[in-house]
Amino acid sequence: MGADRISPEQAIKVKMDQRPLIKKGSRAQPVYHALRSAILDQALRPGMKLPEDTIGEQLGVSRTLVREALKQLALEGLIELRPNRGASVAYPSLDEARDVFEVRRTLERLVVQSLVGRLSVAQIAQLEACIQNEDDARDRNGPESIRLAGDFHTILSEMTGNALLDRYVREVCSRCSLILALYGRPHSSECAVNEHRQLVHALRQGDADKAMALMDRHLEDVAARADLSPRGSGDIRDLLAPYALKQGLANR
Amino acid sequence: MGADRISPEQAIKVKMDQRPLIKKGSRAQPVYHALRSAILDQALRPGMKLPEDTIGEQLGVSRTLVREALKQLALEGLIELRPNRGASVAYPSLDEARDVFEVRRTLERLVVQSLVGRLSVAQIAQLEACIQNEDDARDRNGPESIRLAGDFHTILSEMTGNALLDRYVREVCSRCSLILALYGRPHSSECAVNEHRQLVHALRQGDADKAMALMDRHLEDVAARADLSPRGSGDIRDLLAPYALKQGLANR
DNA sequence: TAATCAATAATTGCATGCAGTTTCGTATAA
DNA sequence: TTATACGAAACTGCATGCAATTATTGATTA
Repeated sequence: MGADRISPEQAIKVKMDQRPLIKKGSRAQPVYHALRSAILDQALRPGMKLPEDTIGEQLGVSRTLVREALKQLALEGLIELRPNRGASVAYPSLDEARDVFEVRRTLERLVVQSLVGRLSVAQIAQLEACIQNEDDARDRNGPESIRLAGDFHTILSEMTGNALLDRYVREVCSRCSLILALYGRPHSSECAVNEHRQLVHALRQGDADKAMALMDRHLEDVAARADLSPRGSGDIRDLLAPYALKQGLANR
Repeated sequence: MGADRISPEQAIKVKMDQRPLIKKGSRAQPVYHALRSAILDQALRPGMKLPEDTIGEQLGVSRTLVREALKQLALEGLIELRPNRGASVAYPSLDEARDVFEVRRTLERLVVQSLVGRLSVAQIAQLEACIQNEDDARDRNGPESIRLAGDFHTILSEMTGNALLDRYVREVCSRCSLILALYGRPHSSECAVNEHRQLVHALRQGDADKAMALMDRHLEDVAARADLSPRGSGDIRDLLAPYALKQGLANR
């Protein structure tokens, strides 16, 4: 739906070129994704320092691109960027965590509202496939389980076709993943899977009130209890290596 | 409230240095503000091209800083950034405009919810001062009136103390200013001022339902009708000059 | 031993240069 | 006159270098 906006001139150009939209985004994008994944997987733990040239060296790009990626991550709240002293993985306070969840609940209510009773069969299938993935990863309930749960919400928001809403939901989901990693108790994924199932069912039935209530309760359930985990430390080089590979970045 | 977070070390440092928080953030910040103001004032009109060189030259900084500012503006939806062909002032479609307003309504509902019955007298005074400003600028209903109306909402969101909510509201307000500049009919500011007054009254009384309803209707009122305005064109150098001065940037 | 301070190393802030891409202008051909 | 092709100019993408700031280490002193 609200994919890339294309100006008239561009549309003409593309048609003439017959170029199949290869979309060669900037090389900062893979850096961004690598770092983001590493943070959400908790390979890079909250509080950890992120020096530009170390990362660049490991990922095979210059500081410029790393800087760009870091700036975007900072805007999304995954890292903190302090003047003259560089970036570190964000360490959200409990207060901030509460704020994030509050905003998230509001946004996701809008998602449900936009989607209820309007899902196509293909969309329902996609959602159920996603839930299946969650179910499969249920036992090894590490960070992956958290990420998959986030994916479900992200897919929902994408289906609204509202690009801005989608961006915001993505962002709060990222932040929530980080927060859950910090403060969440280890096992809450099983019920989440069930709640997701119920939600899809209500959306499908077109039961607006029920869907809304389910989403609300679901997100309330995720309000986790403090559970301090000490900041880890390790060699950034090693931690980033697998993510570099995944993004097709060469480590020299 | 949710002012700048200050880490322990930083607090100590500041105390020892006795430095009166001069806050010398990066030099990209003034560039960002200059461009943002210029866009919201419609000095830079939607669709207009924004070459890094020209802007940097006019504002007295290198392309690097301009690039940084542009990237942030792109994330906030004020400009569009297309690979290898640079930045231009965003030209939101009517569909996108609708999406933005939908998200905005949702977010501002949360603002009202957080604030109702909890405003201090100082805060109420601040809001009324803001409304007074709007009233004063009511006759010369140019872009300034639009901006001032936005300021009211921004002040409200800041008062929630929820930094994330505040950021999102700021962003949607920016986007809405742009949208109103494109599609809004010229005169709607007068009623807006009154609606703002009523809203503050309801917030003060602690009447949650009424406040919510007012905000909702207020934002619905701003759903403007298409009103095509042709893309302007002019020399970027001249258009940026006053903004450069306002930000203390030297134009060579 | 603990605290202070100076010198050095590490790291960020920013500007600039070069290569690759796009855009523009002109000339040539239909 | 319109369309096409080609060369030049303009612009972006990215890396790198230098100055400025911050972090660290070791020496000095109470």
